[in-house]
Amino acid sequence: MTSPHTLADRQYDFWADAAADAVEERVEAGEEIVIKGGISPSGVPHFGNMNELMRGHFVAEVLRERGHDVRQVFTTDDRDPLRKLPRKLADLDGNIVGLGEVDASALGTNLGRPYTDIPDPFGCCDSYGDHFSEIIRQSADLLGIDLDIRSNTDLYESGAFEDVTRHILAHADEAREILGEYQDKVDASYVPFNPICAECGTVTETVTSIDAVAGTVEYRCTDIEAGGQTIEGCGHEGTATLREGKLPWRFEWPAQWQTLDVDFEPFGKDHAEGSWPSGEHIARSLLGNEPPVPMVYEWFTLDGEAFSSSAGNVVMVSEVLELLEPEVVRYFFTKDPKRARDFSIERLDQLVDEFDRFERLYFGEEDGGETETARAERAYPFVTDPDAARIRIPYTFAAVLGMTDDDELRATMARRSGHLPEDASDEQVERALGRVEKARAWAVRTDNEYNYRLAEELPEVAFDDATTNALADLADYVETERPDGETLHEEIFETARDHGVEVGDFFTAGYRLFLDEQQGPRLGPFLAALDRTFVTERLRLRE
RNA sequence: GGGCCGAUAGCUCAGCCCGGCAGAGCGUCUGGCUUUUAACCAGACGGCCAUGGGUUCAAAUCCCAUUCGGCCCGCCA
Repeated sequence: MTSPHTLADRQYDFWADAAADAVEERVEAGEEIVIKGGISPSGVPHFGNMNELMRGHFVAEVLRERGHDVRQVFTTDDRDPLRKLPRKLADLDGNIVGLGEVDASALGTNLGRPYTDIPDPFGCCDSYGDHFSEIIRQSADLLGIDLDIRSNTDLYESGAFEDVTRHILAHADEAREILGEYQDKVDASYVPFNPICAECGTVTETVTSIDAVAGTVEYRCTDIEAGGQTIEGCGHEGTATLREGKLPWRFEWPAQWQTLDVDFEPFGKDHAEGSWPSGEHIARSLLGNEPPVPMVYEWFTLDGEAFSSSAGNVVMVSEVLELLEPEVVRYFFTKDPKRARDFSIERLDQLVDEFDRFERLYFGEEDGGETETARAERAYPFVTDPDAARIRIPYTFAAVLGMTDDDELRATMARRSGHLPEDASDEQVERALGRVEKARAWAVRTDNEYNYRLAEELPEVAFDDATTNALADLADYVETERPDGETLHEEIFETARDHGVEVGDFFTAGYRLFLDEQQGPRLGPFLAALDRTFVTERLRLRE
């Protein structure tokens, strides 16, 4: 069999080049290349699911750069039956809501039915499946991925899967034999087709006879096991066409490859030792079709815990993009797919710093090792359009700027701190400050040490006389001298010493006064950037 | 039980294909900038490369075994 693990074993600056090489070996010159991914819209599509899009996306982009015509297809496996109620759902605006906030009982009565046959619990889309497929589409848009999204249900209903389904059923014995090599429980009664009961709508499992020529099966709606519980069948006996049911996953996947002419498909490690080997075998032996170039990716964890739609440990792309610029998110996916990674919300600053360095390496603004420089030079253009004029404010400092909502004040503080050149254009400034809202959202979400605000009102303070007098002197100095940040910073030290106040205590007094915190940004430049009257009034402890 | 993938500095990760001085960033510490403050500069500390064997002049790298973590071996996807 073709090992889906081998791609990253060869040395490339960017893993997508290895995958692209393998795809080029497979395809005829000039033919359109199809790259696919797919997930079941069973619940909240989370950040970890984005592997299924992003990995294929980078391979597609590399192949396009090499002059190929590439289409990225994404199947929403929406004919799969609902097996278990997820603990959390999400509306189209990116809000995650608990199961209790929607009509859970209306969902519970639909266990066993295809996602596209279940009403949307939010009432905004045609079905449960369409709802979550829509969120996948939104996520792709947010990440700048051009996707041709195909509904599995549509592929069945339109007849697109009919030929391959008929072929599989006409060779049911062979299908059974192949699958039996991979699964123990395949017995003589196994039929690789699950009709949808015409009476209760459940995806059933008991087929009593096949007429491949006519394209129908006879079935009896029996109980099915799902999610550790039993979904009762209604006992109905009927006839279903090949458009009124679905193939079991292990056949459905190769059926998608054949029908959609798939050349490359990335998939999670759960498929690597299960459905990939059987799918490859089915494609070659049963369908006479060359399976796509495979690539396994490792799963991400979220702050150290497994992503889980059903358990509700999720973060959606839309949420992540409130915290990070899209290029940073895309950068995250340029890393080696083989390695399990933690997506740490707590330490997003680290990821952004890493991205900023990656970017500087590309522009030759920083010296790095041979390997990392080569990777940056190769991969960066696939992350974002290179713009040598961009200015990046360090993420944690951007979080500091989030203490105020005043854009002018933010820009002033950034200039005084040296993070914005004086001659930066308005557009450069605006783009640089775009990071502030993200970093601020991060500080608030994690409630870390950057989560502080400019104290609009005078905080409750009690200073000794020396400190009070020193603050008053400082106010006079600011009023009469109008110092710049550095000068003021020096004066703070001078003033503290003149009044016999410990320098550290005096700084703490300043942070208490303006931020209601024990510490904060460099005080001189910070105060110099604020409104002068506001500063002097506050230093004089006036309300 | 059988199979697959992973493990490198406190943290995040390169390096492994094709053996040749143990690396980067961040953090920490020290010093400097007239100055403890989420600024800057310089430097230092930090490693049984999961463990044990083997091959080799030489092993993080190749081979074998083991440990730990994840996954697969469902008429689930």
